[in-house]
Amino acid sequence: MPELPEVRTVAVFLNKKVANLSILNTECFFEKMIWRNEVNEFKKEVSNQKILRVLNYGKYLMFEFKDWMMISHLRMEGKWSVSPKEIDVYNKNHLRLQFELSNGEYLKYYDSRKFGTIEIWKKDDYLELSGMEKLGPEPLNSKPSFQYLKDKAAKSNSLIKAFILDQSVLCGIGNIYANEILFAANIHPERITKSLSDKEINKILKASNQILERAINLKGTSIHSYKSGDGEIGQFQNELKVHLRKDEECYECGSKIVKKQVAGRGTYFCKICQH
DNA sequence: AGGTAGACCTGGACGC
DNA sequence: TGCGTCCAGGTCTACC
Repeated sequence: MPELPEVRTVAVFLNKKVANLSILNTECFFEKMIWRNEVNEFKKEVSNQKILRVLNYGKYLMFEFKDWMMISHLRMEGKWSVSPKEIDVYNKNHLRLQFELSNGEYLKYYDSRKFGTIEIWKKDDYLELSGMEKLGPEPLNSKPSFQYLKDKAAKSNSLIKAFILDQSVLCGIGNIYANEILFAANIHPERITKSLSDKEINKILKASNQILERAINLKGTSIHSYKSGDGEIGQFQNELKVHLRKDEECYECGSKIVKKQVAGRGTYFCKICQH
């Protein structure tokens, strides 16, 4: 499902619900999702651990314990909720993992497609072992500098669509926001990255920042199945300018929005406004 | 180095 | 209603 704004929304929600609660018991109904860990070992490691806080970096959701970091990646369809044992916010058939908490409630993970993963590492070396140390900066609060992005772009022969989806360049941007950012920056998704001017790099940086901030404020984009932790739906889908708008009129110039596979992903853009 | 296709999975939408 | 096909907010690996 989710990109940075959706994962952030879930992290904020979960932090409110489960920070300072302990995990009493763990049940796993789909063992393959425990990535690079043996299930019993995983259960042992989280057992009786207190969740200090829940946060996110890019699309990674992190549960912080005293000595351990538990990292959940939702991929396409993963969802977390907190509810009494007998109540399911999502389809019960898709329940893959649940933790009994010290307040009697249950922290539950659902995933219809079984793509999502969860792993746990010692805090000392979780960045390295989880692969998170390869992630680029989050494009929020202007964190990545113009010079940083310009230097990366100058070396890249890939298509700009692939470049901004590359989590080692900027982290947290997925397909929806990549489409929206390129439209906002008036850049054709098939441009070769190193051909971009300084002005265009700057527009991408600004658009990334603005669009992600706005989407976070609206609690993400709800299309297909995404809902935040309490089943609430986000509102950014009402502000999409190109994504899912094939053959509809461009809000800027009135020509038809085009859909095409670029970098292996469904890519929506305006041939007139983006060049 | 970059591109693409296929793998991982299931379910919803759509056409016949 | 039912079956087939295509598509999906992601990432990884294998191969040109």
